[in-house]
Amino acid sequence: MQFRFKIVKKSKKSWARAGILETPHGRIETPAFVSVATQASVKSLTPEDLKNLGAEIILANTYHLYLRPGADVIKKAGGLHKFMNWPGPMVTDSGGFQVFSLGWGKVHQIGKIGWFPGYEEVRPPREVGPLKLVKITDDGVEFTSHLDGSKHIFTPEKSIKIQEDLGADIIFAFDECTSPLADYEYTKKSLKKTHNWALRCLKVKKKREQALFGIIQGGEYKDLREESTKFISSLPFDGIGIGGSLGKTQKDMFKILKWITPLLPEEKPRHLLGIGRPEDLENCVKHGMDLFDCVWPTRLARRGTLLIKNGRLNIGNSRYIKDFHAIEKKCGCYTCQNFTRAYLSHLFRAKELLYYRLATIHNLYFTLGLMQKIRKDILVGKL
RNA sequence: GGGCGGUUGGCGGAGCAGCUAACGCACCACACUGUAAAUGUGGCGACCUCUGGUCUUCGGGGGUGCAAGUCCCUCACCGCCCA
Repeated sequence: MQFRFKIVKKSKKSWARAGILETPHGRIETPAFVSVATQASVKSLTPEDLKNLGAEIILANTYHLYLRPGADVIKKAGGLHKFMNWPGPMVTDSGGFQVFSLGWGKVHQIGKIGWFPGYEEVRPPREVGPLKLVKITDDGVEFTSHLDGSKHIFTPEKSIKIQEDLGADIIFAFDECTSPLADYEYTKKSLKKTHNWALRCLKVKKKREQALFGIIQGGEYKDLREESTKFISSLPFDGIGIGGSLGKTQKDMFKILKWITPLLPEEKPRHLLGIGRPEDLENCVKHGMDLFDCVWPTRLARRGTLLIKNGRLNIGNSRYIKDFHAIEKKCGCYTCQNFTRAYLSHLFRAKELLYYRLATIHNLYFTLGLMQKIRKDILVGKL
């Protein structure tokens, strides 16, 4: 099966669409949530767990797997699918997010949407700043490994080469994910670089069976977002990623998507990188997004926050010690069908490994179920 | 009976005259959006007019000193050794 994207239904009420994405390792229904398996593992889960949860597609990370165990190891294993025994569709991120997370993100202790009072005046310098683990040049990025301090140069060419060795169905162009703190000048310069890198990625990509997605940057600046959308859309990418800073609040994110979506080619799948809180997903779909990947459900699960219909439940709170109900009464997940909050509370406090699995199962089930509902709503014309 | 060592907040454990009784664990909250993350931040004696302030506390009692968890005396308890 070759890579193909087909729109099944377009909403009349919004930019939402339901589609089918075909890849060499199977087809998925969109809109879809891509579970994050950074180091070739959705933390605490087996591929079988994922299948039981209804996960159709996962995302692994070039940077992490390049550092450990090494792209050569995975290539020798027969590719990522075989290496981790995941037979379904798979995406790899290019390492572009690490340019941010190990760079400005680490220095300013900020996430890609985050914002804290007092940060208004903190702005990265125009040129390469005092970043600890990342050195950005026009040619590429020198990473200082967060594992052992060794130096590694990533260029667009190298990222693509690694991603070809890993062998995911969808790969991403190497980019610089910009920080919510990046000012206009920095973002503009960075954008030029990312666009140049996008061309270089297209040029060196050889494997036909892999789809390559370009990434739109431009931060929270309208003209830059529009410029980037037009530029990336004009290139022969198989799909479009929307990356970078999406502002400081959820409101900003929707504002930015409103600039972008009307300029996107309709026939290509759109992947909104790194977004995936339950309260974001439906609205992003309405803004024309097809694919989402996010550590939210899995990370929060591990840290004691369980997703429920009306928000969140922090299983670490003392009130759950003797709460013998399921996390959520009507939830159909394995965890809710078989275990109580009291038990999860105990496992969490005792740091029992089973906690991580049960909690992750619940949060992923919740998120994947939400996406299924959203898709259904598009198909019946409700959304 | 004698000698030596010890007793610090729920637990472990620094401090051995002077400034906020360090630090860890446990506990109580909060945060987290292309995973540096089973992580991070704050709180954890009491009270109040709570962005601050007042008082209290290092086994009990007494003493010396401007100042004591810290030095001295004494009692209690714990441990080890001797008889």
